[in-house]
Amino acid sequence: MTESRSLARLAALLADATRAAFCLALLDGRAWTSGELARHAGVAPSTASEHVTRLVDGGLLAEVRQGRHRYLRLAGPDVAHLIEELSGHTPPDPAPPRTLRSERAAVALRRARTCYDHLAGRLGVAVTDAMAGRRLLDPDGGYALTGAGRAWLADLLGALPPVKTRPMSRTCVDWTERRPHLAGASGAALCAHAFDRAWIARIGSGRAVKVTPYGRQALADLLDLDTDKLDTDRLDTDRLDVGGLNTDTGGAVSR
Amino acid sequence: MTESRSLARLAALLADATRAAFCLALLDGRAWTSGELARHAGVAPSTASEHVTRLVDGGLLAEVRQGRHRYLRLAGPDVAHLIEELSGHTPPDPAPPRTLRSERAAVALRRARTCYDHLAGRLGVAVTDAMAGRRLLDPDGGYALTGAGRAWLADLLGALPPVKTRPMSRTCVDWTERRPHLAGASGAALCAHAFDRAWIARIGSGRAVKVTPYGRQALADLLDLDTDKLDTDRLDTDRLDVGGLNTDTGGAVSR
DNA sequence: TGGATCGTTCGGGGAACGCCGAAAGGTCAT
DNA sequence: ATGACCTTTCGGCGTTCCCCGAACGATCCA
Repeated sequence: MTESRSLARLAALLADATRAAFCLALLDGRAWTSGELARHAGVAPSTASEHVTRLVDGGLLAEVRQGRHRYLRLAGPDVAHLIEELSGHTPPDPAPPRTLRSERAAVALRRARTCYDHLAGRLGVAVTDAMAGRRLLDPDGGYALTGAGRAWLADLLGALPPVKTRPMSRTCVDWTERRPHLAGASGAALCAHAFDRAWIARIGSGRAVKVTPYGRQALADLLDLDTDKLDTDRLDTDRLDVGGLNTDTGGAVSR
Repeated sequence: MTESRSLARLAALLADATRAAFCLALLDGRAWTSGELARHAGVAPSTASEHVTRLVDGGLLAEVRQGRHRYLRLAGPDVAHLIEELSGHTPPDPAPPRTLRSERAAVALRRARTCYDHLAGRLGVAVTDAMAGRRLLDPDGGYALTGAGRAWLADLLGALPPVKTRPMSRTCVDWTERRPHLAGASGAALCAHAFDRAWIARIGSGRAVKVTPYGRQALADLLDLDTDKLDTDRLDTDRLDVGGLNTDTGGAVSR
């Protein structure tokens, strides 16, 4: 009974569309200011301030005050995992994007993005599949690193990432693909490495990333991964998503 | 924005203490009637009826109507996983049990219980640790089944459990122990096997289970597991839980 | 057929919640 | 110091939500 109260309290933090929008935005792993969150969600700064305070008090967000700014980030990987998990259980999005702007943004997000600290979208899934195909991950065992995978990762990074509280590798079923991709400490290390080496770079201010020419070559060398195929895949699943409706406009706008 | 709406809608289903109590009760994996849930949560039948309808509509619960009864169960393992995940992020319970009755119940729950379809509590953790110690699970790899683990399980059950949508093995950080234990298809199969062979049996009508003499022997033979030690462990962690306060009453009551 | 049990629907009361605008506190740059 | 900017507090409005009791429909048993 006291148990159900605390569960309800936690869920209530995410049970509001504005707070949920905050958390989803913060899934990019970076720190946003209170005002940025307000504009992003389309509410008054005063409203955002109250929401942010509740999320911090509830332990979901961590804050850093700097001058007149209040920087907010997710409290940790476990919170990010929680949000992802909940998003994964959400019914598929029925509303097609309205404007050309939002359509382009949605396409970029589906193709490649970060999911807190690891890769997601078609790129994340493709990397995970390629690693599984080379026996670096074990698809039957929750996509855990195999012995070969550990060696491969240590060779790539110089050392295996340290494991404190979070698992070394974990799957994250993502929001657009509905397929598992690599998360956990190894997923985060791999993503950080890709940013360091400029294999990937952020597009604008959101979660979307693009593969650089460097990255295209590196991923081909490392995993036989053809990143150009990310577009082909998109067309296939688009066809599935809309169930045969208006494939024309969808295809035309996305060009 | 439409994305945050659906996340909020899902979270709102669990953002009420009564609905949360329903879901936690249903974590025992069995079907409860609407009236049972009402009594369990201490609300009027009419109130429970509305809550149940919302949970079913939201996809969290599945219903089977039989005569004048309405049987409710969690919609699937993924929903159970979600509830467990949320419970795991709940702050530790500060309220000690009041009555002797509830104290005894809490002790039994901590010792051994089911968590939807797999084992949890000290027993679940002990089995998982024993399997990891014998290299049947890989602690560094998200507690995935190793090759030896697959063979061991296939030998025990006659065949490996079929894997459709859920992962073969997965960890579930549980509510009292805060430590991982085996879940997923293999965890469910192992638990079902233990019930079939009468290694374990339910205590009363809740989630608590006890180890039978059969089970005591079988677990010792299979995994060198000394189920009598579950009590010793309990005392140790009790001491940690209460932080040095009233260890006397805690120890005395639990005898 | 009558009575008991289980569930649902409906109306209403009370509380909690989310939102805003106005006003004010800090902080930074000129 | 002055003005621009970011954030917070407060009062108030409207909505939603949770709960109950009463009445009703359905089912099972005697």
